Amino acid sequence: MSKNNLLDAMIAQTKLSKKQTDKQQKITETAIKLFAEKGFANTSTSEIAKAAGVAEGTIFRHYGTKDNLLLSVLLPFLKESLPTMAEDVFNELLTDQVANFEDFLRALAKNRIAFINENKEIFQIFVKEVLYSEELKNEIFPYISENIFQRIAKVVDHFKARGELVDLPTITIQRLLFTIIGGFLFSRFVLLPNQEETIDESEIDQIVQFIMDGIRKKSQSE
Amino acid sequence: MSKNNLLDAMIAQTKLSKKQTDKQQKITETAIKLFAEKGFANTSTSEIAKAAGVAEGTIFRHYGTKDNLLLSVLLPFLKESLPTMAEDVFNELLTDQVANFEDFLRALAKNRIAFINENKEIFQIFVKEVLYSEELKNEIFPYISENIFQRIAKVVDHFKARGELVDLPTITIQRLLFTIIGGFLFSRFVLLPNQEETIDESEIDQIVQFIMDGIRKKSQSE
Amino acid sequence: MSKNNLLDAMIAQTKLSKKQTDKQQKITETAIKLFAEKGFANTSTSEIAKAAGVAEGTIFRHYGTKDNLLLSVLLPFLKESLPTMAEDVFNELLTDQVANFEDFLRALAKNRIAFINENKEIFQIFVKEVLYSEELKNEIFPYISENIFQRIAKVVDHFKARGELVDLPTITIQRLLFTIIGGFLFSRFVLLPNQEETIDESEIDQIVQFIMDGIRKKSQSE
Amino acid sequence: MSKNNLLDAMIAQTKLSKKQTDKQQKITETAIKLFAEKGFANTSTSEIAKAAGVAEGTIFRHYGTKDNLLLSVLLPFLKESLPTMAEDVFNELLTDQVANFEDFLRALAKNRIAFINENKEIFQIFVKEVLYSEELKNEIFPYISENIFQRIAKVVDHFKARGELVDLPTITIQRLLFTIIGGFLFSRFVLLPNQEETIDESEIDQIVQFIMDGIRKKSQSE
DNA sequence: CATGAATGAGCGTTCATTCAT
DNA sequence: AATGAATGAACGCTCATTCAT
Repeated sequence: MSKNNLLDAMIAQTKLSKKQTDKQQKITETAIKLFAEKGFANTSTSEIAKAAGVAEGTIFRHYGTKDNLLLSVLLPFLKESLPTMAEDVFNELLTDQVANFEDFLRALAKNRIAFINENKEIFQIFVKEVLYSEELKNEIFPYISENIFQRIAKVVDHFKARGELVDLPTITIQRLLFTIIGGFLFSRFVLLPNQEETIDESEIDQIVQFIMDGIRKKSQSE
Repeated sequence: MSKNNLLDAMIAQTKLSKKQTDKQQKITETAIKLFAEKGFANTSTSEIAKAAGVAEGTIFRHYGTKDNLLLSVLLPFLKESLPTMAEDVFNELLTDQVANFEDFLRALAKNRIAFINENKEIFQIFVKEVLYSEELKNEIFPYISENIFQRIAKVVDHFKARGELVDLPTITIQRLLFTIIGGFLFSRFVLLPNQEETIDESEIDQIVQFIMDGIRKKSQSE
Repeated sequence: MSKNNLLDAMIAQTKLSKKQTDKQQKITETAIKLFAEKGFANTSTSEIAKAAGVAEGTIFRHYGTKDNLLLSVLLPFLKESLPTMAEDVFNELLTDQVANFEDFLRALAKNRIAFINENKEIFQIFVKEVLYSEELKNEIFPYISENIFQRIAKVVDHFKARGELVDLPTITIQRLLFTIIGGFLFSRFVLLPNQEETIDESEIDQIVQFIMDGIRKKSQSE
Repeated sequence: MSKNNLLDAMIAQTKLSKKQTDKQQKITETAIKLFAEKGFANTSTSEIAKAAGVAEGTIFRHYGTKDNLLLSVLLPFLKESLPTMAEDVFNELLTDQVANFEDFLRALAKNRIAFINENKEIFQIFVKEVLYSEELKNEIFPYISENIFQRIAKVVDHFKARGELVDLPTITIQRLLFTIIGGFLFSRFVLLPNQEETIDESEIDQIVQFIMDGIRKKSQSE
């Protein structure tokens, strides 16, 4: 609502610039590459302009400010990450076919890792900038909380009710999931992004397996 | 304060070797606070000077460059405190009393979390800067590898030999430990550091418990 | 203005090649004036900006560094104007009409003094800066040697062969010429440049006369 | 006289600091070396202090300002150059033994070149600084004029009266002498000071010979 | 006398942003 | 829509100078 609402602003922003010109396209691409490589603060607009083959003024004609350029880069990524994930992904994954939590978790992990793998650079930019921007943090996390956590909570509750999951509080299970998957993504894509190697399917299986060991309902046989 | 407090240690040490002046101390303290809060690049030397109540020139008289001020803050943390601590910690933890891997892991986690808790700000600076500086990264990782990973590898091997741990490759186990503990530290101290709340002992127990579920040797009874 | 005026030439040339803006011209003109007056090191960029009526940033947009501004002032003088001029001058002077060395010397002296007279300020800058910059020195002297000394050597040899000049080594004669003419230029344009008075023709005649007394072949009558 | 009088100030200054301490000695020596090497403006007081092995404060305790340090370096040189030259040197050279102007000129040249040779560095400093300081220029040149030029004028007049010198105006002869000898000193000691080689006696003879060719009374026999 | 920590004005330089064309 | 010259505030840094010890 208020102008302080970052996400609203972001959405309004992209709505304004519906039809991207060639130059805009070039600017966005170049900005993503350079922001990921050297960080937002260490990339000057003149550098972007030069690398994109446009005049510096052109950047400001389209994006107004450098901060706004950053948002224009992050926004589609976030839109795809958050609401889409919340709706499409869950709908897709939560059909009757998904027999158990492990299958769900594996499908979710694969889906999201594939997405981030395709948007490596923007993910890097996003994580790095979140560390420095209280504004981003304060706007994004409630949003995540609403859209993602609550849906996951439902799923967890569902499988807890089916007796598949250990009887820890749902919030605890969520935190564990978040820490482990988040830690994995952070170390692979942000902290040590040099390695060209793609994420191995077996690696994901391993992590899911590991997580399940921790949260699967222990058999009563003992 | 406890021996874990790095700043105390640094101050004590530099007092001995180079007689730090009052102003120097004020500068270091202020720099740590501001770097942690807003990041190195987003903190200007004039801001530090103003906040520390000194003239800007005084910073440069003592540290030469802003980069050097950062190093003066980080290097003691990395080059002096960590290795001796690593040794102390492992010596302390690896006595005969440590009956099993779970005890070791819990002791290690508590020890390190306590350490970082007392050096929150430097830890934040360190993580944030590593993301932007290949140089720092390249200086740090071999170092960590030598001092930490190899020691942990030994411990893991030891308990694997005793049949306590699952038969995964040691490197895999290490990665899981690193991801989970690192992810926890990152999310608690860097990503979402607002919360004043101290880390709960029970939370650590929970994580250790969780890890152990994943890497404990499964009983053959099945 | 005459073709001898270097600034006119520079301005004309840069206009052709890189379309100098009004502000750029103002900066160059002001820089030349101030560098000549107070020396390069004692002239601040903010002073130049203020005197030129531009923002300080404008200087750096066009010249990148203060050193570069100096070079932008000196290099055309050295790399473009001097050599072509050297060629023109020698071609012009060394026609058959030049009956003897004295005529040649007088013509050369007048030509060069006129040239420097129209480029007083750049000459001052050049001499002052050469005293402090080994780099400038090392770039300049080989250059002068090739373009000036070797040509003069030829002329001296030519007239020595015709029996007009004393039988001193050519290098000795050159040194005398250089010392006397150089000393004259230095004292008139650099050491004591206050005097607005233009160089008197009769003064040049006098010096040439004096030099010729020293290097003319003495009559064998004694 | 007035406080504006540089030479008075200089003299007053040295009178104050009669007995030099060891540290003062070291400071002066170091300053001479560094000023000559890198120029006055490019040498910082902290650099001098470090190289001299004293605290920076010590320089200011003794010399008050950096400018004053420069004067303390130049003053003894100038005192020796000007009044002494005017008195002692002329007295010594102008005895009856000096049969002709050529002998006088040769003796004067040798004497002064030897002096400058022994004070190469201070001479370099002096010439370079005169180029930038109107104050130095305005104070020194009248002084030179009074003490040196007038005495030389007398000598020239003396030998003109004896019919040894050409009938040019005395001022013209002086200028020629000044230009040639000055040009020689400048090029040897300031412009191209690299060469370690000492000034050759025969070289002086050559120059004196050359000058005499230009100003000797032409014999009427031809 | 000597020290060296502290100062603060001034430097060269960068850069996001504006605006006339 | 696109340009790029121009801006000026802010930056990291230097240095002659002061002063308490």
